[in-house]
Amino acid sequence: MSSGDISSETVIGLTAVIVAVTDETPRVLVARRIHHDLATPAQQGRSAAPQDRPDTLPYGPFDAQRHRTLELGLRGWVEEQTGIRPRYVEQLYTFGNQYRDPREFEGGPRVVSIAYLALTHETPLAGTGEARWRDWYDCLPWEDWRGGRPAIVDKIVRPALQNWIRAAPDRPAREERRERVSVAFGFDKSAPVDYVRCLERYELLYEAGLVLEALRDRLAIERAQGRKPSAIDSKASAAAQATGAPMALDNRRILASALGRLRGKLAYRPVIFDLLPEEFTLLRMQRVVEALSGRRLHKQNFRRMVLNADLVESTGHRDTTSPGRPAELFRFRREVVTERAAVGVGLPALSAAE
Amino acid sequence: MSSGDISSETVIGLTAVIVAVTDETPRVLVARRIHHDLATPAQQGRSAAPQDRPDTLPYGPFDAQRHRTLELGLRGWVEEQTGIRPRYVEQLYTFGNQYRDPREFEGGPRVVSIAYLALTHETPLAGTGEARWRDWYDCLPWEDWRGGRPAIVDKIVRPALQNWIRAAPDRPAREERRERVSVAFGFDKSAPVDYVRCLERYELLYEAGLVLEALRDRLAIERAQGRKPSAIDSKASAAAQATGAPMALDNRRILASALGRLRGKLAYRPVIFDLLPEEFTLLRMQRVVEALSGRRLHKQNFRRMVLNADLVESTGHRDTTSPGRPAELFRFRREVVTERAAVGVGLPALSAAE
DNA sequence: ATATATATGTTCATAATGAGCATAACAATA
DNA sequence: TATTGTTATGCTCATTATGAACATATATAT
Repeated sequence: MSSGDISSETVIGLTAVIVAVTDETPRVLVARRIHHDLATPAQQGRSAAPQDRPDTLPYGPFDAQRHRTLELGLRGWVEEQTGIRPRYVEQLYTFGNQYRDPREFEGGPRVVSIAYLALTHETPLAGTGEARWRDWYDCLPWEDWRGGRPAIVDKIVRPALQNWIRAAPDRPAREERRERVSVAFGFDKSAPVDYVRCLERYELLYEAGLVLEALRDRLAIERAQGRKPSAIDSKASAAAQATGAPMALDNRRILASALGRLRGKLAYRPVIFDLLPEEFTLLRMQRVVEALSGRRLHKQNFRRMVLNADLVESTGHRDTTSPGRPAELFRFRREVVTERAAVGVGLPALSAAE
Repeated sequence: MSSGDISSETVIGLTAVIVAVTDETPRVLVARRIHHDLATPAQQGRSAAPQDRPDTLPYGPFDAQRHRTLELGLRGWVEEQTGIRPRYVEQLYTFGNQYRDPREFEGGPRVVSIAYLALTHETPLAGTGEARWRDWYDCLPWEDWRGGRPAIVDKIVRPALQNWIRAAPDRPAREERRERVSVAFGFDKSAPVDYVRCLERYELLYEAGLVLEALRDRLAIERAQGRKPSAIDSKASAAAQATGAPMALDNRRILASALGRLRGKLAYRPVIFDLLPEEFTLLRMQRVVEALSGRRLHKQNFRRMVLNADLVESTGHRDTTSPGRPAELFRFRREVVTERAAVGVGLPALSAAE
């Protein structure tokens, strides 16, 4: 626990993306307080008001003394800090880029963070009260296509990325940028967006300077190297203001990575059921899938798919809370996992329907 | 670099699973030499002959001073040690279980290892000569179903796992074991094996004591705790001798994890092409997919799928080396990645054909 | 020429998918 | 009580994808 001024030191941390879905909004647990007084230099300078500070993901150091495995370490402090015992926990990715923690600039250690995805119900929060549930799409607004192609994509992201393509130093670089944009967002061609490539999209926006974190980091690096701050494209800067809520460190990248992983997993593992209550209607289930995948689904086909796959069985109960014909309540049929190889909700390849 | 006797110390390492496919065998790069004189206590005691020492995966410590990112760190020492510049590199998983490095028993630090998957051609090896290519299925023989259900599954794995199920302490535990076995290997039901669940299968064998590493670790822990070595089921022990080549540390677990990841990726990202030469016949491509997925595929359907998906284009050349009608040579159409969302070889759901 | 081995092309039945139309069961209201 | 709005549920149809078999083409070796 000694604070090192030898910058060769390397520290391992655990970061949690804790997910729940209420009605139609996917939520992640965030803390307003910068954990361990972690703040960007700019923020320390300005001593920003609490409401200006970007959110962080729940974070805890990994204590090799106390925990036999990484996952147990994560579960440990998550429960201590938030009272949550996630139903599902999965390791996401290990982030170790230089300067992902700005304290490195002042000789702080390199912090390598192992990110985990955790699924739960939305629960009343124990603990300090600094934690709260936040709409996932607040931070990644370009990922929500449920109402059709989001306005932000056409009005902000697309023109800004085209500027960025044009601004490439030479032709090969331009071509490479064009291809990456095309793959991630599917603009040019008739190809649909691949809703699973969330991380690629975020990284593109970051490189193009279209998220505030990119400007923040560029500035910090230049300052630390004693260089003059480079000019910032005013158009890009304005765009960066509009691309959703920034987060501390690389936490938004982690969020994007988690969303992509979860979207991918939906299709072949029965993870939705870890986000649903014991009994649920098929529409409720559909809404949760839609919330996470960010797309609308065809109601009858969704129904057919779920029933034909024997994913659920009727409980005999009905939901009478909504107007109209009461819906049947179902429960997850756990047996399916032993019956078939891939168990998931099988999202359609592209289209948006309803 | 100071060797710590404070066991709270934690060290980050990078482990590489470097894959190539020659003809019909998938290969991974292994080193016979135990890296950094790393050996299990048992091995140190017996001072095993070199050919008795289990292989290890290429490993290097992560030096935060020298490398901006984890991936660059990995690429760095991989090229230094082996001369290989992989065409594709992807982070796999971070392994941090207690005692994954047996030196912990003697006060050594907890070693958390970030594993990477790397794809390349099989290349003549530079460096010490300690490294060599090894058939992946030497270590995971139960994963190769190309010749139908492997003998080892029926003769050894299945009966041993059924013993293990019976040996559960109580009924719920027995039920849980039964379900896990069923999901991983698909014995009971008509369900096919899910060829992607390699890690689950390995972990099952490990828990059931059916791989030598499990016996090794159990012994080491008991010895370190001063307990009397527990009796080892002689049947299980015999089985463990027959379940393929053991590896040092948890390297076989990492191998299983890599195989599963790669199998999954095949279906929706064009990773095969990083294992193929510039020009190849469709049969060659099929053989590579089969080698990795561990299953035989229907030739005509594979052909149709690849061609209809516009994954490849003819080079106009032909392969005249084999008897019979010469095969057309194709190259990868890079453009497809911008044309469609999921680009891969779309393995069929189950069956084995030819 | 003939046998043999491989590559390539075609067809067919079946299953999965996307989309629309039709009906059923409730509540609120006229 | 009849009407209307709202949601759930069921059915059909065209299109496409998939698994499998059969048929043909082009080479080498004898």
